Amino acid sequence: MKNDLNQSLFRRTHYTNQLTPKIGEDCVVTLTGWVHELRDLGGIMFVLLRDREGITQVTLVKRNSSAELMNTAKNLSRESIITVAGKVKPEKKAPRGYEIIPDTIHLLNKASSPLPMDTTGKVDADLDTRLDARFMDLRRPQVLAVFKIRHHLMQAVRSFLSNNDFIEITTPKIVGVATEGGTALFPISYFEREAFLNQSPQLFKQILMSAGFDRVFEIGPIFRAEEHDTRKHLNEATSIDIEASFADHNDVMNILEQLIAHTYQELTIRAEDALSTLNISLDVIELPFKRLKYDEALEIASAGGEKIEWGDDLTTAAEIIIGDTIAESTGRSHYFIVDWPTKVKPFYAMPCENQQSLCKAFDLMHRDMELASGAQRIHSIELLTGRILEQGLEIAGFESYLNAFKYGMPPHSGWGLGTERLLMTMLKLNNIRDTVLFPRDRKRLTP
RNA sequence: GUCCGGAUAGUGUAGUGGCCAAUCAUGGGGCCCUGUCGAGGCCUCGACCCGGGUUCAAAUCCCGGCCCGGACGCCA
Repeated sequence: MKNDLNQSLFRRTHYTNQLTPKIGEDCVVTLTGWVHELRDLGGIMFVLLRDREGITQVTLVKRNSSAELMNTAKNLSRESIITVAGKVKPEKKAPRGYEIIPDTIHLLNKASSPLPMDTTGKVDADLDTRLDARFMDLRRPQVLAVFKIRHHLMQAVRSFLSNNDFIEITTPKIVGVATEGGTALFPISYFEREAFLNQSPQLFKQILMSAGFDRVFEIGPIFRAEEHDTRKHLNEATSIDIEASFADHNDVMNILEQLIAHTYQELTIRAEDALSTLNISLDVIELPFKRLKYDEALEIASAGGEKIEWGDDLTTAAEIIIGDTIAESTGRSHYFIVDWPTKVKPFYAMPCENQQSLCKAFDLMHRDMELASGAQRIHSIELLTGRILEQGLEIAGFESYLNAFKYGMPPHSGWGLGTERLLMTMLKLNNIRDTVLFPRDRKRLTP
């Protein structure tokens, strides 16, 4: 029998969600998937078959089934791989109004037991246990649903940006020098030299503005070697980055808020099933988002008991106070913080013409969570060089970057948006690790 | 990195010095059961993170280690 295993034994005709009671009793279907649960009542046995799209009940009545078929069913274990071929029988007593009456059940690969975790939702597992057994954790419909939504999110972002004349690019993740300062990088061995994993596509995006690409976007990994250990940080994340020429910070803020609104809207339609699996309905996004000045943010923080020196970055406590205050007064979670002190933002942020201590940088916040940050960039090489030196960085590392500014660099602006944080806030997930298949954090390198 | 908390069967838990040769659920094995959908009933299997110490007695108290969670810092 084993030797007869050929593709017809595991070629499905339908996913479980493609079946309905009305499909017709004469219709013979083949389903493939995992044994989700087994319920043996003696004279009748239920095998729940799970595939990517759902769960269907396979019913065996002892009286009407061959001894061989009953025997196969009784020897199944949970999470084993099976192919079931049979008829779809409308049945009021069955979970979705129909059940499969099998002609054959083939066990393609038996699962060992006990399982490393429960897939049916009867017993919870800690996040750490779930991540250790991620292949199994991801079989749970609610966990899978997050990644179906993530897929639709990426699709929505790509289509929105493509439709707005952005060209998708891919830039190196292995780089020779630290790009922006600020964050710690992972050093790697690159033949006889030291190299780093890139923290952001920032400098490459800018070089492509000089190259005349006009509008670019990249969705790709970024690496941060910070030893932070929180619910909202990862050491490897996915950044949605754009850069646009002949655009100022207000132009790209507009694009950003429209993108956010678009993705919420698209997911409501395209990820309806996955959202209902999670029992979530997405917020309705109303534009424009509030533009809160840095100075106003400090006042709110101060009124809430958290004093911040002008020129310092916001503390976590301040962000919580500000997020709560804005949510109360506007009824919305999203807002921009604008008009930042030049000295807390990266060297490439454009200072305001009339007040050099402020710059044209912005953060997009969701409550106390920073989703995105961006700015109009400096396009003058003299100014840029001065700013690099002021921030205590070495010019030597930036030569190939600075060259792009010498021979025709247009004014430009852009931002980077954290995919995981966006998804996390959309779905109101508690831990950013729930938005990544195989998260990388301070402690976890496998699987 | 700092502070706080935690580690008990495959999974999730109860247990704050002797009543623990350790609770309950889920799960595994076995038996019964023709409508389950968190099926049910009966039987059974399976655990105190590692190393020291205190004590007549340690899952429980102390010290060190390792691992985990949360907050903060840093950072996006």
